[in-house]
Amino acid sequence: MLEKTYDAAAIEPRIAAEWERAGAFKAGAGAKPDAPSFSVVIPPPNVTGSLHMGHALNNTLQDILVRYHRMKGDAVLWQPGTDHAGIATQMVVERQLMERQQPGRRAMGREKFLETVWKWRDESGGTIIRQLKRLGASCDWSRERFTLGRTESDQMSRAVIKAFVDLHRDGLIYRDKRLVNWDPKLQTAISDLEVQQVEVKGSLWHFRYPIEGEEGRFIVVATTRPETMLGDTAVAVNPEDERYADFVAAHRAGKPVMVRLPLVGRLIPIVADEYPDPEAGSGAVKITPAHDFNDFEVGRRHNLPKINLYDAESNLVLRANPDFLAGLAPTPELEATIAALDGMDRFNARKRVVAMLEERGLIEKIEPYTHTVPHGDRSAVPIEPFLTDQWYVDAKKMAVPALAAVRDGTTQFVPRNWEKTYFDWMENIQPWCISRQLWWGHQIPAWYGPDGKAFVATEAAEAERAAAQHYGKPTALKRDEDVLDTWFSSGLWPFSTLGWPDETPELARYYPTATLVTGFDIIFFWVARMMMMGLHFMGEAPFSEVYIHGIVRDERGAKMSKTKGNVVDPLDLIDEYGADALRFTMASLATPGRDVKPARARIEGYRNFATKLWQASRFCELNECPVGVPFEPETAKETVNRWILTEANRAVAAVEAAIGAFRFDEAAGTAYRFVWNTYCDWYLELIKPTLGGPEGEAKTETRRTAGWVLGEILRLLHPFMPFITEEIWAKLPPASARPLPLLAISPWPDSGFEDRAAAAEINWLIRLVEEVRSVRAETNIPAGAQIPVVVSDASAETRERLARHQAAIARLARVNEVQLAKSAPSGSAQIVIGEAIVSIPLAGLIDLGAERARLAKETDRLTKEIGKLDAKLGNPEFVAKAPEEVVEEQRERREDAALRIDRMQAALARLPSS
RNA sequence: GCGGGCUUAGCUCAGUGGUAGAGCGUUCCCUUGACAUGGGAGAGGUCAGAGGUUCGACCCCUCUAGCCCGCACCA
Repeated sequence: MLEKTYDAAAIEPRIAAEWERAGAFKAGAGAKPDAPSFSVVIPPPNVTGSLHMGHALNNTLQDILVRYHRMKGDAVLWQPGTDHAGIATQMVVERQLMERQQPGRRAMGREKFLETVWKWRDESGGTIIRQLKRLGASCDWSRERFTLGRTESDQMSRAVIKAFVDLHRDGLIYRDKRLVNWDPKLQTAISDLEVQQVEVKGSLWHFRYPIEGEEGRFIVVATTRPETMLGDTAVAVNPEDERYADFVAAHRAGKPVMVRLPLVGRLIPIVADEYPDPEAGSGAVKITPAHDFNDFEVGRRHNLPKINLYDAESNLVLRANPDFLAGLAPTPELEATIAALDGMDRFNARKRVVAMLEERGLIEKIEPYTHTVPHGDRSAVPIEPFLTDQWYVDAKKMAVPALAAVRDGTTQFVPRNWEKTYFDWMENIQPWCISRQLWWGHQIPAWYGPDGKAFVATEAAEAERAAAQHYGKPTALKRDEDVLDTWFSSGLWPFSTLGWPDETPELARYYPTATLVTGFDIIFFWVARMMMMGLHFMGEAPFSEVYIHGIVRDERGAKMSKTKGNVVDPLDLIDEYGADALRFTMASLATPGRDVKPARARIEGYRNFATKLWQASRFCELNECPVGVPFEPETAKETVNRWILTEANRAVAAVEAAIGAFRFDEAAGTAYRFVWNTYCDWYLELIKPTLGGPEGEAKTETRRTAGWVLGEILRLLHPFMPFITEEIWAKLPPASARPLPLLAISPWPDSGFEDRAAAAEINWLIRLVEEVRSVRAETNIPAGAQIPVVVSDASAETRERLARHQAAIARLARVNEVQLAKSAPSGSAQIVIGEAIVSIPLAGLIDLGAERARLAKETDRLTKEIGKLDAKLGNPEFVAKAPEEVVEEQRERREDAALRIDRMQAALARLPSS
């Protein structure tokens, strides 16, 4: 016997354990022979992470798809795992070391540090996996993968090494000295995508740079980063800029005008270049090629020296910096500058440089200035463009097939608009910097000879062989210390998790995957890279569909963030309302192209829905309705039963269509309405008289129908609410007699049953009951009072229906007597149902004033409608141009309205005047 | 600056070239044997504004206003 109420907290863990014990989620579990495969790779959550609302949404949607396909009998694999998250993980462990006052990473050394990180991962890395299980995610947990292998011979590491080596061999990975986004706090390069533009209120400093040989003449340059002036190697002006025509001419003549760089004394040229915007500021720009991306390009065009001013922590290096000192006379000014600034960090250096220029009267003005400054997304400190050697992927080449696959529809974005975002990025893609100056990650498989030549190989021995050949003798090599960007390994996820580079049966069966479900925030980070890698290594795009869902926001629409303190923990919601309620909420809110704002009231509503389902199940149990046993809908004779069987089939078809179109909201809504508004509100109410009546064929059939439809409901809802449905399935008799013990691997409903006549009849009945109830309420008939009704003008069909459903009408409309009459009795409230009139005689029950008001209101509404319809039908163009059936429909509606008005008027006339 | 999205009931959101819908909230009634985490009945909307296309526009097009989100960016 089901408990009086559903206790999610007690039941969910038990159900989860049963799924696990039965291996219900193992790849291919429950699949029909020769079934098509349906595989999904989880967007691997960060090992350092814990479940947030975004994960709850993302994984709910995946689970709905996966459970649905599993029930359809497909060979399903939902591949789980986590991401080693290089920077984030290393930060977590370093912070922990600091808190415990243990030696830091560098003091500890690489090997020891990595041991510590692995230890941390083994202890804490499983958190999010456990949380996903609480959500009900039906991944094949036995296949859990991690983007980083414990040793380089582990398959996940072999995959990365092979990918690197192959791409290098194919010329798609190369080493280059370029400006990178340098994070001075984490002391590593990061990719463009890991840079966040932050609006900062700063200043714009205008400096006077003295023109050499023209005493008292200056050129004014403006900058937001004064400290970089130490590395200036030119001033640029636009060739079109009239103000600087003489400088431009000098430059063109090959004898550029020189500027004496203050504080440093370096002579630097004024060059003409398209880059400066004559409209902006003074039109002259100081050029620091080693510390600015635009200046780097200008420097390249004019062959300017690049003076790197910083060490890895962005402290100024002046005295021990040959590039800086090159060509400088050892003046007292230079010495003073070095003494004042050498070793200083960039922020203090800025203040000091400004002060020093101020003293010399070289500051024209300082304007308050708001601009965007790039920050590291992990460290939150300003990024410093920094000149270093790094490894790059030639993303532009790899993007070509990745673009084509989406263009030709091999891979489709849902909603389609996201294609544009994907195209825009892919078409303007920059070289992808993949080396990171970290320890936690895949160490780059490159070894350097004494002259710096790189040998890329899958292992040291191979590199050494290549080196021996190259140098003509065995040569000691040094391995690259850096590791690869985590996304490099994530890009291989759809096939590395299936065993690649080994040729496994899983790889053959489950690649390419079917659908990728993810948020738009990682289209670039992850989706694009998987497309590139998948096409390159597997020759096929990794998925046929990419379903992009929205971002979860708080109830007011703000993005959830720890700093705002508006983060809602999905685990709290699960504790409070149950995982099923949270999941159903997520599904209901997952409308395409829209962000998700889960309101507590909404979750509560779906918790109530779970309760409703539970109560309906108790009802079936109490009434001995068998669930999950074979039943042929065609054998049903009772109209209500044929009706609910029809409606159930329609609901299943609608849910199926919605899931197929990724309309999770519609799927959830359809299921919700069918269960609550059709099955509970009407079907169970309609069959109560039968179930409470004498034993017999009708009662037996009704029990079996009610139980069978409940079974269909459990299956229908299972992808959305797996726990409660599984629990009811397990508890309701005859549970032990079923061939398949678990709902999770039971077949998806598919009756195909349809009886339109039965549907029409019951819909008539429902309308009758609703109308009577409505009149009762509006004319203030006491809710408990039993009333008689008189039906006039009834057709034979209506009379039959009345007889067939007398018990239901009596119960649902509180009608104690149905009389048939030739005409409506006077002094009664009247309802028009089709051709018939249902009258509720006064008998002192009806509030006459209320009834008059009701009729007047209804008449008014109908009159307005007729007015509108007449205007339409009176328009000759409408009649001429609108489709036949539309015109016909309007005519019918007009006739119907006119008929109803007549009846209302007649009823009004029959009311006694007070 | 470029691109995308949004504006429909008090709130959160569906929606279709031809009667404007749901959930929550709200009002009234109901301790009826599955369920008060419930049942029944209501109220509530110039579909942001202005033009255009059309027989007909909430829907298609243009503009305007407001809000949101990406991407890029000026020293």
